[in-house]
Amino acid sequence: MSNTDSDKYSEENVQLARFAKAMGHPARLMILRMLGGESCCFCGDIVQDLPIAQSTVSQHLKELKDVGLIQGEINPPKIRYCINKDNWQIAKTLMDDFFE
Amino acid sequence: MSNTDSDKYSEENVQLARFAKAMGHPARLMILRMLGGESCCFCGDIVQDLPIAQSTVSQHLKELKDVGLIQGEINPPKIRYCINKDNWQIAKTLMDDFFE
DNA sequence: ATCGCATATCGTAAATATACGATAAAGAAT
DNA sequence: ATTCTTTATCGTATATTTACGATATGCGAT
Repeated sequence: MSNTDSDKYSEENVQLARFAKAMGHPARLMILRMLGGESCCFCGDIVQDLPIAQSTVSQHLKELKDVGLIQGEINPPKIRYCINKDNWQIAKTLMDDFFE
Repeated sequence: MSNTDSDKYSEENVQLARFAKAMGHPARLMILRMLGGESCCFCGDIVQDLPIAQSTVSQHLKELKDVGLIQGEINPPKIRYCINKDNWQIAKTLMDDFFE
């Protein structure tokens, strides 16, 4: 997936593909489920729950943040991650429409 | 995503991640949309609609077939691709549950 | 000023994904 | 038997992903 996808594909497909791709790894799904609903989590809690190294978790968090599905608020010395509800809703709607 | 994911992650997350990953490219979303509803398509129709080479389309079709979202029936000399409704329903349900 | 904690980033290795052109394969039609 | 059409597969190049350990950063506490 290159950065010229928007030349070739509709904005809707590019956007949905970005969300789907972000969901395309079990670790990231686990993170998203942990943050689902109202609950936010500290990064450390997530690291504890996932069977991978801290640096790898941080990478996954960054990907989810880049695609807009989560956001982190600093709460020194911890960082609290939450779902980004606006984008979550956009992703949900795109998915719902996709599956009819 | 390795083949030992099921050691580390729940079956549900592994399965949903596989579907999401398959949806994680605009070309594959286009294909799935073309096949949506009742309509099946010949491979050639898909190749014509996508802005990529025939061999690349064939690769994408294979990925979608491998993950179970589509199936192809031979109709010489063409091949007619359709949504695999059972797995489509499974994917839809997993997605719906995921997004609450 | 230094230490400790929580998290991000760097460097890197290995695996996977994306794309293409060329070629193979299967079967219908001549 | 040869040719044509359609699709899959091969070979290959490049880019991206995933993972880890090591190191850096930010900041509160000592």
